[in-house]
Amino acid sequence: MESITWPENLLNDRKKAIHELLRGREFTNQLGAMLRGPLPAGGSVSAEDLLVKIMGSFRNTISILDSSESDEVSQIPASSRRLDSPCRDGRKSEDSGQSSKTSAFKDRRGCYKRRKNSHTSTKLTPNLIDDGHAWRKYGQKVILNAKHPRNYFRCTHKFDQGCQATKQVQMTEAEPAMYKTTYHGFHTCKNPLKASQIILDSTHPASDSSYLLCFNSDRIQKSSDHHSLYPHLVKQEHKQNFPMSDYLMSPDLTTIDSPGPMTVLSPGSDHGDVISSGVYSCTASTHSSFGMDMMGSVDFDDDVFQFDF
DNA sequence: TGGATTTGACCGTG
DNA sequence: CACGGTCAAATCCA
Repeated sequence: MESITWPENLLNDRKKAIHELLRGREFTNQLGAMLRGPLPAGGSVSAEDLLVKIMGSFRNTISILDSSESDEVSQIPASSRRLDSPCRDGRKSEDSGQSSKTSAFKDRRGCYKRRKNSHTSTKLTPNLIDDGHAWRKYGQKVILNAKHPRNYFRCTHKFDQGCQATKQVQMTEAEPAMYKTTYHGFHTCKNPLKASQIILDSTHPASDSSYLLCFNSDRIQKSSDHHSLYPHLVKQEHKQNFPMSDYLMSPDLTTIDSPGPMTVLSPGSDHGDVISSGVYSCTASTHSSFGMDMMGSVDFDDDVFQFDF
């Protein structure tokens, strides 16, 4: 019988995805136990924490599988294109210890695949802002018909944690000058910031925070009755190309996660949530001392919704 | 000295 | 073939 041989990086991604799913299952079990039984006195983990962890686990898994899929696609033509192709994800061979830092490395140049279907979001800000992630600049390019060069950044944890997030920053020609930041992909690295910190930061207009929003099922909604961290109101300000009757925004738009491109995950059609492209505003209030207002446009692609500010 | 940035070269895509 | 995204050696800097 033939056995499937996985490329090393795909094998690693598969292991990571399985690990993330196992984590998610564990957190779900904990949440289930919390919902069934009496809350443990002085428990250190709240249902809210577990919910965030579960969603983070799903998000990481999706990101891993998403990047694996594109890697797999890009490797097929690469391997058939050139035998002994040195292309390898992560460029780990830098520490191969060999002194072949000349031709072998030059052969590796251009071994990438342009992102065609990765998730992107674009933001326009009056100044350069800190979005809470560690970025490392890896390139700068003069763009045709653009007055200012475009700067390319990748996540600092690209190699140590395999984070595939990148962003491009370009100053616009408009007056006053604005910075257009385009994010590609999701952060799969561990973020040092806590959700609460990000929310607090978001009260500042210049903050570059963005959030992962998820629509809850009824079950999770019940579980959050006594933990109302969630935004409680989502309304559509105006729509593009859709009549008002075409949409219904679920009021239980929830959960806040790491900074980066804002993404809204739908729970599936059986929950009756229908979302249309358009511009939405979102007001979030909590039992704690802060609240936030957000507004942006929603683009949807299958079950993943991109929320651009 | 190690990590970050700069910058010219390389290469895939349209 | 032009353009844009990425690579990687050289350079900078704390």
